[in-house]
Amino acid sequence: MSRYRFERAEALAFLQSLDDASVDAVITDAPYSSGGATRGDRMSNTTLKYVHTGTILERPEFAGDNRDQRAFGYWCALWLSEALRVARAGSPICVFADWRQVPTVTDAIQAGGWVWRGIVPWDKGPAARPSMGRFSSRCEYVVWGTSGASLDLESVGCLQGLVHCHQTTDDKHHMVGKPTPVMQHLVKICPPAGIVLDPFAGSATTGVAALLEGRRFVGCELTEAYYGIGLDRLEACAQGVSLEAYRAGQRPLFG
Amino acid sequence: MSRYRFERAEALAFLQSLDDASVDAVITDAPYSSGGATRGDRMSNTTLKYVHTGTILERPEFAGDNRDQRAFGYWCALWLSEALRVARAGSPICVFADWRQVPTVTDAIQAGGWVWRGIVPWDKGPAARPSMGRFSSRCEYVVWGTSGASLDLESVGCLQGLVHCHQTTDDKHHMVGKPTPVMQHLVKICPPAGIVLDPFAGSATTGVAALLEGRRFVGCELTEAYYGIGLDRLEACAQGVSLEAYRAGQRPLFG
DNA sequence: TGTAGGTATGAATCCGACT
DNA sequence: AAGTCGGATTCATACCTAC
Repeated sequence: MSRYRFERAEALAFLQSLDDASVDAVITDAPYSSGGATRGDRMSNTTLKYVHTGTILERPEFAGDNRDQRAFGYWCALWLSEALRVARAGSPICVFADWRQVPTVTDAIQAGGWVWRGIVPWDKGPAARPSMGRFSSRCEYVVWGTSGASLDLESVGCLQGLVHCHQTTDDKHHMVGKPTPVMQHLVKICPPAGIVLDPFAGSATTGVAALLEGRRFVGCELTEAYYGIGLDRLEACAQGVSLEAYRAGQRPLFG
Repeated sequence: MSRYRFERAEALAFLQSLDDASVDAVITDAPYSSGGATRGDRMSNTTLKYVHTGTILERPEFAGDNRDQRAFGYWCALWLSEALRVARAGSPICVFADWRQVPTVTDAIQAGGWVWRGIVPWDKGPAARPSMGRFSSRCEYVVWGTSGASLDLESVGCLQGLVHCHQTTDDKHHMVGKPTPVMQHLVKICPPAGIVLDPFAGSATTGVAALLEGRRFVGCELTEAYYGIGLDRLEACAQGVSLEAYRAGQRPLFG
């Protein structure tokens, strides 16, 4: 039996298709809808917004990154509340946010019925986005909580509330993808052999991390290109081979 | 002329006594009113609230740490709005918060008329308060912003948006005091030779850091015991001697 | 002065017992 | 019942003591 299940689907619809209390942790990186101050900025070509000037990395656009602040909060509360139903009582949840979205996400997570338990900064290192006369934005944040007040996490040790890891292009399969070591750290909050859910899986880094740490994975991704990359990465990981080796194996050797 | 001014006063009253546009930065650590889910926990003896059970740390209590969430936000907006008047246009502001108060402080800073510009985590190191099955609370947070939209910070270089510093016993003069190196880093956001304001000065670590970094200082503290400690530290720093040496000099050698 | 080993500590949180 | 109280728990590091 496969240790993962990955589908091409819209997040809310996918969540609705899952049974009550059928997963042990939710770990995800929902589209931030951050960046531009004006609606025009947010609606503009999303592909270019995230790439460093001068280096055009060809990555597919991704959907759902153009909501305003209020709509973003409302939409988060919607899927978070559906995720609560799907999660076993006592399950932990981790949601990424940049500094601008932290208050909205902490509100939304609570509006969705989860108990907010803290913030885990992800430190991207000193190189990240220096700018004159201000504090650099070198951190992103993981807002975390649990389903219900009582913790069911005795099986899990004490985890550090800060992750250091700078992003290498090597490990970057999605435009705003998170490094695998960061996800491996977060995944440890899920009880061993438990099921990790990621309804915004992208290139499935959460899933790869879950498999590497001995957890199982359930997730979905809407954008076709990312879904394809994610599927390859998951299968390569499940077979214990590199992505390149796996893909080479998929191609007919003698065309 | 003295490079600092430190008074025993209540914060809001002190702020009201200051002239418009008379300081160049606001850097402060207001009482969090956090820690404790119930009103009783928050209202309980502050001396015991923050220390390990069974060990009594001999430090004076401090005032104003018992507001509920809503009152805390309202009160912050009040003094923040008064601080905005006192700050020159373009001045930066830094306010400490623990994870629980971050959203309230980001709201309050904006309600007070400031432009919110980011979050700077202070990492206390891996030793901080572990507990089973959770991410440790090893960070506190500095919410920062500016007076008005246009930054007037060209005189200041690029500052790191994360501070690592473990609290040492030597450098801890207040029950919840911040390490001097942390404050030295923050104080650099103030233009050189500018005036740093701290209306919740406690043992005046902000002031000491300001002097060490070549800035001037204006502040107040309500609790008498901390006011006394702060005054000694500032004067010792201004004279370029250690706190112990300064205090020894104050005592008559032959009683 | 240096190293090794024991102890104390932390802006905490949980849970059962009690009012 | 909902709210409150108090004891027990967690571990990496700093600090202290002994050699």
